[in-house]
Formats: sequence, structure tokens, C-alpha cells
Amino acid sequence: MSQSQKTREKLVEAGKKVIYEKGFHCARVSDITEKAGLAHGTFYLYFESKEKFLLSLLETVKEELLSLMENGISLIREGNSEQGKVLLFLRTFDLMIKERELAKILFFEAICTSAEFQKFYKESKEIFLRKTQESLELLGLSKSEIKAHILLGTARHFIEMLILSNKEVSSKWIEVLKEVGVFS
Amino acid sequence: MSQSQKTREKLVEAGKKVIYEKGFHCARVSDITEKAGLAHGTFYLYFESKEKFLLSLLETVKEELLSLMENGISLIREGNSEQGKVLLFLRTFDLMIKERELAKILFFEAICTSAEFQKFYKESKEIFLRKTQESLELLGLSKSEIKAHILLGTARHFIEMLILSNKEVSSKWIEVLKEVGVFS
Amino acid sequence: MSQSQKTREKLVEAGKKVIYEKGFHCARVSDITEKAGLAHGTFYLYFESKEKFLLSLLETVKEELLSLMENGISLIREGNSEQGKVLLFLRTFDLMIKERELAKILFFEAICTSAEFQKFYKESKEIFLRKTQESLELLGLSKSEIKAHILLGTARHFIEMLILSNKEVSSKWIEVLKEVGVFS
Amino acid sequence: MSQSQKTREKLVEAGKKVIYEKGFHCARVSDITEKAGLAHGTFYLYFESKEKFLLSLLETVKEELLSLMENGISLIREGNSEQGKVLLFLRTFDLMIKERELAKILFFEAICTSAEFQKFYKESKEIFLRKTQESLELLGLSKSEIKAHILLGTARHFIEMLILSNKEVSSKWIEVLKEVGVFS
DNA sequence: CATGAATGAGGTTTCATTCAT
DNA sequence: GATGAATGAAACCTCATTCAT
Repeated sequence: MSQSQKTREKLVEAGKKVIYEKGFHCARVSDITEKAGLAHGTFYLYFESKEKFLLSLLETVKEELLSLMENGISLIREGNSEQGKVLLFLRTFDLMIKERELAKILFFEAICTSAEFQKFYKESKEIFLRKTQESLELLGLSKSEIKAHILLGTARHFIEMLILSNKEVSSKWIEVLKEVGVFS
Repeated sequence: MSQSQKTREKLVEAGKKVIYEKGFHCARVSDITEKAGLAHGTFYLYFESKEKFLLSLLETVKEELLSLMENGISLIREGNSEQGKVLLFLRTFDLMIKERELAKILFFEAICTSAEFQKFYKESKEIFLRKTQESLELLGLSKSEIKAHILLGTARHFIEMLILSNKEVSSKWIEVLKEVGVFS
Repeated sequence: MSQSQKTREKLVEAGKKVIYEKGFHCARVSDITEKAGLAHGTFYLYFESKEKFLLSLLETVKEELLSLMENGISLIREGNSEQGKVLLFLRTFDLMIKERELAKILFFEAICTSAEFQKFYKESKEIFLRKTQESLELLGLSKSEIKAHILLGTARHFIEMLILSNKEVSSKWIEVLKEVGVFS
Repeated sequence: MSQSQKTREKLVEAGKKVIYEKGFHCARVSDITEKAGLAHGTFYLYFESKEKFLLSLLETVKEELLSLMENGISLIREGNSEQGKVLLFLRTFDLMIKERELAKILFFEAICTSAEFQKFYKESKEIFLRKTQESLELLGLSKSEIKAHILLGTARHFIEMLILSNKEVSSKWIEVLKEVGVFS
């Protein structure tokens, strides 16, 4: 990784942590650079503005998520439905757990900031919903639309619990949903 | 209603709308007073600070919700489980739909602001979860804890859809959950 | 005393206390009316502004002081120098002790506020100095100018101690000065 | 001096002048920065608040004064009482004359602001009094306590004259006190 | 590339004063 | 006379952004 990329990475990592802890509005650019061990002004060599910085964080997590989901769908299409399910419903969730800073930013900050971010959030959510429904259909489950809603809602609920209480629910969440028949 | 109470009410109504639209941090006190048709300083005759104002909004909606839930539980305890269910799972949802400004503030703003608000949110959420589980048990449903999680998660998901897309899901949401067996 | 005069008196008494405690700038008009048990707006039926209120307090204490000093000087002129001294150096000091709120306002607030008040303070101080010197001359004391300075300075020092520590020095202060020869 | 120190110094110098002229409460932060030739916000890069700024000014002058007094006392202890007296009773006074802005702030503003400042003032005054008395004792003068009070009171009186009238009393003030026997 | 001092627009908050009742 | 709700000018303070080094 070039020096330049390393510095950028430092800012992203620091930014995630600071925004997770204080929220986007309360996170100062100087908090981020301080945590990154860089000078205040350096931030603006890598990002146009604090808003654009947030957007780039959100796009990162959105793309990671989508990539996982699409890989899962491909696997199911190719007949490998077990591995596909793992990617779709476990790896995505694990990703959210690992990147809980980004998850919180995506699921909460985005909806609380300016119209631009809400739009971003709304569009992302619709894509996730569609992909989830598509996967459920591929898996041959009935009432796929309803179940997609429940899946997303419950997933977000568990992520929130993780954020609020630091309680790991991780891979067991699918079991939870199976028990009440969402997966049958 | 006294003059004083009317003014307070005006500020609350204006505040709910402005915070709903712009988010707590982007909502200026002057936006609120302007929408209320009052002078800037008037706000501070009724509320200590913008933060305390938010807290008072949150407490209002929390209390309304809890009151509905407790009435529902009482009805079920008295044997009137049909009316109890209505209060618990429909009226609460209708309240959120009617007061979508407050709902958004409670479910999103609270978790994006200072530590004080997060604490408030976390505590509220735990109470809602407990009450929901309690009601499911009273209704004789198995796996009450799991179902309480799913109910809350899905409810929030539908509220978010309402906020983002203005699509009314209203009272049909229970049907949705019934179909996948959450209510059996 | 008429109703009107009583109300005015209440405001003056409350104002003295509040300004003594918090200082002129930190004393709010509403603090004064609250302590007086009156409505906020009532203040402006009796005084043009907060500044004019302060000025009227200062004029009161200035006149009381001057009146005592002049009576003392008259007595000395009439040959009654013992009683004159009492008025001049004890009663004035007792007045400051009794009216410590006003004393503090006169000796400290006046010099810390606007130019108008500084001017008032400076002029008052010069009058006190002149009167003190005049009395010392009438009493046949040498170095009257020097002693007048020392008297005023020490008096103010003792008043400050009273304000800061609530230690009563009262009438003994003259003894203190006698011991070092200021009165001989 | 680094750029940073220079800017800080500019703010301190400007602040002293503005507070001297208008008093702490009437001195706006923007007055200070304007006089310093800096932008408004710069003030807050160097000082937490207007109150903390005042406190730092007060501490500066208190320490300068104490340092002079302690050096004077040391000299007397070492037998060099003439030079010690000069430090104790002339240099301190000269310092107040040179730093009349700070002197005014210490002797008048401190007692007119919030409780925190009054406490600071009271404690400082007690230290000055103790040090003065200690020096008088070292010099073998009788009635050291009384004389310490008179010295402080008169000194303050002369400082006030300097502030109000711009009349330099300077080094002659000791002569004045000698004449009435304070120094014998 | 990196620094960190400086900027200033924009927000929150205060409170002397006014005025309808 | 008295009330107290409403006003809005003016202060403090913050912090995203710029820029000289």
C-alpha cells in the first residue's frame, strides 16, 4: 500500500470509530485526525468535506454488503444453495457485526442527516429488500416478500442490540428465525 | 387551555415537524419558532435548551406507548384478550403511524445524538421488549422471547418504510406476521 | 407610606441584595422582582432601566454619606468636635457596615461598569476626600491631605474585609489608625 | 517566540486593554480579537472561554506580585533589608503602576464577577496581607498586623487614584506613609 | 505531501425591555 | 397599578474549511 493509501486508510478507520461513538454531527474533523495521528488539515487532502467522507464510508459498506449478497445469489443459482445461504444470511450478518461502526452509521446516521443521505439510505434499503426477496424465491420459500421484510427488520433489531448492549447474537439469529417458521 | 399551554403546544408541534424533516442536529431553534409563529427567544421561556426539548418529546412518546401497552396487558389479564391484542399490537402501531414525527425521533434521533439520549433509548427499548414478551406469554404463545424480538424488529422496519416512502402499512402488519407463524 | 412607595422600597431592597450577591451585571431584573415578590414588568413602572436603577441606588448612598459628613463638619465648626468626630469617622463607617450591600455597589460595581458610572464614582470619591481633608484640618491635625488619603484607603480596605469575610471591624477601626499615629 | 506564543501574547495584551477600558462584562470577545487584529474564533483556540481568560490574567498578575514579595522577603532574611524593602514596597507598587490594566482587573473586576472570582480575590488578598505582615515583622516594626492592613488599604487607594485620574503617585507613596509613622 | 494556525459563518442562549390584558 | 408572556438584539462559542509554511 502506498503512503497515500495508508494515510487514507488511517482516516477511514479513525472516522468510523469516532462517528460510531459520537454520531456524525458530534464527530469533529479534528477528532478524526487526532485519532488517526494526523494533522487537522490533512483530512482535506483526502476528502472534499465531512459530508463526502460520510458518503464514502456508506458506499463502502453498501458495496461490501451487495457484493456478499450477489455472490450468495450466484451460488444458489449455480445449485449450491447451502453455501449460498451461508453467504446471504450469515456472512452478511457477520459483516455487520465486524463492521458495527459502519453498520450503525449506515442504519442510523444516514437517516438522521440531510436529505441526500436519506435518499442514499432509502435506495440502499430497497436494493437490500429486493435482493433478499430474490434469494428467498430462489430458495423456493413461499411468501418471500413478507419474509424479506421480517428478515431485514429482525436483522436490524439484532444489530441494534449489538450496538446498544454489546451482546453478540451473531450466527444464531437465523436459528431464531427458523424456530418461528420464517425459513420454512 | 391557558395561553401559556397553547404556546408550549405550538412549540412542540412545530418542533416535531421540523426535527422530523431536518433531523435534530440540522433543526435550528429558529426553524422551530418560525414554524410556530413565535419569536426566537420564546423557545427558551418554555424549554431549557434544545437538548432538553428533545428529551421532553421523547418522554412524551415513550409514555404514550407504555400507557397503551399497559392497558392492553391489563385487558388480557382480565380475560379480554381480543381487545387487549388490539391495544397492544394495533393501537400502538397506529399511534406510531399517527405520530410518525415522534416515532422517527424516538427510533432514530435518540440513537444518533449524545450518550444521554442513547441511554434513554436503550432503557426504553428494554422496557418495550419486556412488555411485549409479557403480553405474548399472557396470550399463551410459545417462544415468547424470540417472537418479541421479531415483533419489535419488524414493527420498526415497517415504521421506517412509512417514514421513508410514506407507504401506509398500518393494521395489516399483524396479518403479515401471522402468515409466517409469529402469532401461533 | 403609600402603596406605590412601598412597592418602590421593596424593589430597592431586593435590588441591593441581589446586586450585592451577584454583581450588577449578573443580577437580572427578574431576580430583583422575584426577590421583591413582584411581577417582572413592575420593575419598569418604577425605574427607566436597570442602569438608572443602579444610579439611583448609588445616589442614595452618596447622599446619606455626604449628609453625615456635613453634619459632622458643622458640629466641629460649632466647637463640638467630639460629637463631630463621631459622626465623621464612626457613623459613616457604621453606615457602610449597615448598608454593606450599597457600600459594595458604590465602591466596586461603580468602577467596573460603564464610563457614566466611573465618572460618578470618581466625582464622589473626590468629594469624600475633600470633606475628609477639611474635617482633619478643622480638627487641627497636621498633614491633613496625606491622612485623608490613608483614612479613605484604610476604610475601604476594612469594608472589603467585611464584604469578603463577614468579619466585623466596625468602630474599632479608628483605634487601629490611632495606634500608628494617623490621628495625631 | 513561536507564532503561537506571539498570537497568545497579542490576545493577552489586547484583552488587558479592553477589559481595563470597558470592564470585564462589557468587553466583548470580538473587541479583544479586533484590537489584536485577529479573527473572532482565534480567541477560542487559545482560551476556553472569556471567564477562563480573565482567570489566566488574574493568575499572571498574582504570581508576578507574589514573586516580587517573596524575593523581597528573602533579601531581608539574608540581611539585605534595604534592597528587600525596595522590592517589597516600591517594585510591587511600580509593577501595579506599569500594569495598571491588570491591577484594575485584579483589584476591581475580580470582586464584581462570579463567586469563583471572588474566591480567587479573597485568597489572593489574604496571601498579600500575610506576606506584608511577615515582611514588617522581619523589618522589626511593631504593630505589624495593623500596619499591614493600612499599607494594603492605602496602596489600593493610590492605585485607584492612578486608574481614575491618571495621577502618578508612584514611589512617593512610601514617603507619604512614613510621615504619619506607619514605617516606624 | 503534511502541518496546524487562522478564519468567520452560523448556531445556541440570555435577558433587558415592551405591551396586551 | 400590576402582570407575565413575548420580543429580538446581542453576546458567546463551535468547528468545517482554508492556506501560508
